Amino acid sequence: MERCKEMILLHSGRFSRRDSHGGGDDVDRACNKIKEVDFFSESRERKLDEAGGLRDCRGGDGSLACGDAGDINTGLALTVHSVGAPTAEEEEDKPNNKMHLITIQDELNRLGHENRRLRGMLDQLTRNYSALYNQFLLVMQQKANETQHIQKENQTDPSNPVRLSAQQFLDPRPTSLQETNEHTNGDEEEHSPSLKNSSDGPSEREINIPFNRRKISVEEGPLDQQISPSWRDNNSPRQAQERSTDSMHELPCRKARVSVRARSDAPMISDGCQWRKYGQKMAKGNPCPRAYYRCTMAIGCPVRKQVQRCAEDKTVLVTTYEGNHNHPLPPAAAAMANTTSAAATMLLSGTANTTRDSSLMMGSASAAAPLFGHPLVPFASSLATLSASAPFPTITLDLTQAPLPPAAGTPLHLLQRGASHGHHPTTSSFPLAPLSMYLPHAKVGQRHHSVAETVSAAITSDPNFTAALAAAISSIMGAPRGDGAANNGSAAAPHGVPGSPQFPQSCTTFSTN
DNA sequence: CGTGTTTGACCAGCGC
DNA sequence: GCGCTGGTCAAACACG
Repeated sequence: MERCKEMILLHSGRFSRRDSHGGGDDVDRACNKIKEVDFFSESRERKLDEAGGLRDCRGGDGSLACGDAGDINTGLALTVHSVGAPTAEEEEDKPNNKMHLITIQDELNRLGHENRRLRGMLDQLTRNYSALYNQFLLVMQQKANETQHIQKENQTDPSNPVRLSAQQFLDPRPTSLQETNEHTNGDEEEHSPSLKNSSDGPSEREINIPFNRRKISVEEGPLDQQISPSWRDNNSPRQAQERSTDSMHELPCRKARVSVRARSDAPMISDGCQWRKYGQKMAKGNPCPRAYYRCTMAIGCPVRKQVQRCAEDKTVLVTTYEGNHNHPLPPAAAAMANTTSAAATMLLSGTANTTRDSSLMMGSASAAAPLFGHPLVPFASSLATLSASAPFPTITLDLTQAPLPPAAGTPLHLLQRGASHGHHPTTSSFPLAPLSMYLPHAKVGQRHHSVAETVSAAITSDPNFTAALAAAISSIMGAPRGDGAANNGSAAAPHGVPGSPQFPQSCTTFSTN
C-alpha cells in the first residue's frame, strides 16, 4: 500500500493526463496491486501508441494525415497546428494577435509580480510567526524559571517538581553560550545570570542562555521500569552527582527518545522503515522480552528502536525510537514522521512541567500527571508525557486510546489512509489526520476526551498549522536538518523547512498498527 | 547461499 | 570492588 501512495505521488502527472482521457478512476484502481501493473502497462502502451501514432500520422510532407490527429491532447493545453502557409484570415488577425500577446504578457508580468509579492508576504509572515512563537516560548520559559526560583526560595523541600522546557532537554546542540556558562555547580538557579535577571524583564541575553541549556535535574527510573520510590529522594547520591555534573547533560551525544504506546497484536509495528533485529533482552520488571532493532534502510543509519509489550497490559506495544535517519524516508514513513513529529513537537513546544509522578513507560501503568501546559493543546498532558529519564529524555505518546486496528500488522498510516476514505470519521486531512489518534489514555484523560476531539478537529482543519508550527520549531531547533523525513518534502513543510521538525538526535518516524 | 533471527557473551554504567 | 542491568556484538541457526 505504501507503494500505492508512492506511485500516486510519482505518477501524478500521468494521472492527470489520463484523467483528461476519461481515466479518472485510476487513482482508486492503482491501489490494487494487480491493477498497478495493468496501469503501468496500459500507460506505457498508450504512450507508445501516441508516439507511434504521431509518427505514423505524420506524412512525408509533415502534414497530419490521420483523422484523429487533431484530438491529441497533451494535457498541457497544447494544440497541434498544421505547418503550412498562413491563410488570408490569419494575415488579417496578425495585428490582433499581437495585441493579444502583449496583453497576455502584461498579465503574466502582473501575475508574476503579484506572486512574488505574495510570496514575500508569506515569508515575512512565517518569519514573524516564528519570532513571535520564539518569544512566547521564551516568556513561558522565563515564567517557569521564576516560579521555580520562587519555589526554591520559599520552600527548601527538594522534592518539588522541577520545571524545564522541552527545548532544554531535547536540544543536544552544544553552544558557545552553554560552554561559557558551564557551571560545575548544578545549582544554576543561583548562578545563572539569566535567572538572576529573570525578574528584571526579558532581554536577549538572559533569554538565550537558559534556552540553550539543558537542565536535567529531574530523575526518572529507567525506561521500562517501575518508578522506584528511592528516586523521589532528591538528595540521593546520583542526583547530587547529576547536579554537580551538570555539564554531563550537555554532551552533544545525548539523545532524545520518542516512545509510542499503542495497542497491537503484531509483534512489531509497521512504520514504513526497514528494521533488523540485533538483540533481545529480558528487562527487569517485565515478563515480556524487549527486542532491539536498528534501521537498515541505509548503511550506517543510527536509528534504533526497542519494542516491548507492556507488563500490565500485554496488548499494549511500546516502541521507543532513538536517533535520526541519515537517509530519505519512504513516503509512508515520511508522512508519519511529519505527522507524529508535528504532534510531538506541538506538545514539546510548550513549557513542560516534569513531575515525578509522570510516567507512561514500559512496564509502568501509573497514571500520568499533566506535563505540558501548551496553550494550544489544553489536553496535551493526557496525550503524551515528557520525561527526563536518565540518560535520555523521552517523550511518550500514548495511542492506546485509539481503536484497535482491524488486522495485526496493519500500518497506522494505512488506517489513516482508510480514514481519509471515510472509515475514520474523526480524521479528515492528511498528514495531520493522525493527531486525532492521540486521544488520551482512558486512565488518565477521559475527562479531556471531548476536548481532545474538538481541538484535534480544529487543528486538522487547518493545514497551515503544521507549516507554521514546523517553522517555529525549526527556528527553535536551529538550522533545518537534511536527513530523515526532511528529505521527503512534506506538504506540510513550510518555506525554508524541508520536511518535518525533528527532535534533535531523535527519530520521528513512528507509527502504530 | 544470502539474509535475517536467535541467543549467549561481553561491556559499560550505576548503585551498594 | 562487586553485582545488577541495559545495551550491543557476533556466532550459530533458520529460512527462502
